[in-house]
Amino acid sequence: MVSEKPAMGRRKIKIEKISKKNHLQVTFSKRRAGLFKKASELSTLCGVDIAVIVFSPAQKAFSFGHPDVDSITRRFLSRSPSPPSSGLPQLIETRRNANAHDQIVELTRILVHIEAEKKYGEVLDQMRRADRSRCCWESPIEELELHELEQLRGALEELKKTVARQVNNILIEPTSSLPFLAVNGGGEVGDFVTYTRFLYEPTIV
Amino acid sequence: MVSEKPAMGRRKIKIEKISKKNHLQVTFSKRRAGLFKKASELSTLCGVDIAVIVFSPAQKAFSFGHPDVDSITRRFLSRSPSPPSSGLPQLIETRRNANAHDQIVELTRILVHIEAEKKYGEVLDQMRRADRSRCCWESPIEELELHELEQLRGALEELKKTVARQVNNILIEPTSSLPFLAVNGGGEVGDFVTYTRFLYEPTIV
DNA sequence: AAAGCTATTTATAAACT
DNA sequence: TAGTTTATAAATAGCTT
Repeated sequence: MVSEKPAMGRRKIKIEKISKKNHLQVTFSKRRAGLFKKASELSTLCGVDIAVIVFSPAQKAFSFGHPDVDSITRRFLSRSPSPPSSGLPQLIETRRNANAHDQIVELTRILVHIEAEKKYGEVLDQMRRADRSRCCWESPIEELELHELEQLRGALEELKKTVARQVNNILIEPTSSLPFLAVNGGGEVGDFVTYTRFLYEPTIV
Repeated sequence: MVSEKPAMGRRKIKIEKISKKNHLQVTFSKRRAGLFKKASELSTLCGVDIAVIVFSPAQKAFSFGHPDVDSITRRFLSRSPSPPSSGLPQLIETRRNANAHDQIVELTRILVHIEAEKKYGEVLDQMRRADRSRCCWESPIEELELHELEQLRGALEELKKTVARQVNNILIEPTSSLPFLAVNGGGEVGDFVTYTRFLYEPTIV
């Protein structure tokens, strides 16, 4: 009556495969929930992205992800083995992947517009010069127009630079430890730290 | 000596983004280790496959996997409804809140430029008309220029709208309360059950 | 960014409903 | 198969240094 109180509350268990099948099912459900909760808390507390994928004993897939599993797994896979894609962007803040995609589409469209406008500006400028050397009317208003035109061109140039800078910033590869300036130079394996359960448990599986 | 010892041990904390950066870093490391350990235990206890991917605040990737992250993510993705994959690569990634502000600032600046250009466009257009009714040269090149000019104006208008929408998205999203569970969160989609942190925390971050 | 140290808060193994 | 309870095992927040 003294030594071992079987106790009613939690009991220590060895971390090894649970034999009783129904018991295993219960533990799986409970711990899976606990794991997802932990992941959720970590994501919130530190404002980081997390993906957790668990296949049940019956091969059913359970997952947790912030902002979502797909974007994270893609980001992970795209960086690990294969060299990062082009200087093409990886990008923007948002808690929703769908919108992130929309954003990059929009920004890309903007860039296209900017380029188009630059060309327009050049064309206009050329035509202006042609007209100018063509004679007649040397009216002040014409001068003003030329002036305005050049201002427009300058504005467009500035705009393009601004947007380019913006896009550049937004589409930066979050590879290095530099807050927002990682460049996708060469995929560094060192940026990947992968743990396996063997680090926690010596038991072979 | 009795009342409130701030206590030395663990104190309850609210699950919300940690403000102090160094504190956040410590918490990230500790909880990440804890999360991986939990994943490891679940994997062992129930003999199931698990993958956990975490991107640190500095966008460094940490992962835990049994038997390995890649095989699990592939298995997961292959079963998922394949993403549409637009012309643009999967360069959609997430940035952190801090950058949202910068983005807004930049985009706002762009908007200002757009407005300025729009004015230029209008002025030019008016001058063009004035010139036109003013005489001489009814050359085709002039027609072309007018045409181009109007195209430019249209492009600018479109650009402005696009940017406005973009800014709108960025400004609105962070405060939106619509969870992105839409994808397949929280519910069951075939053999997929995806949870998101919103299931645990009602607060949007 | 790394290790210990508590004092508490959490997570849970089993039993129970 | 899933909640509730209980008593205990674990995880960890805030400090050291």
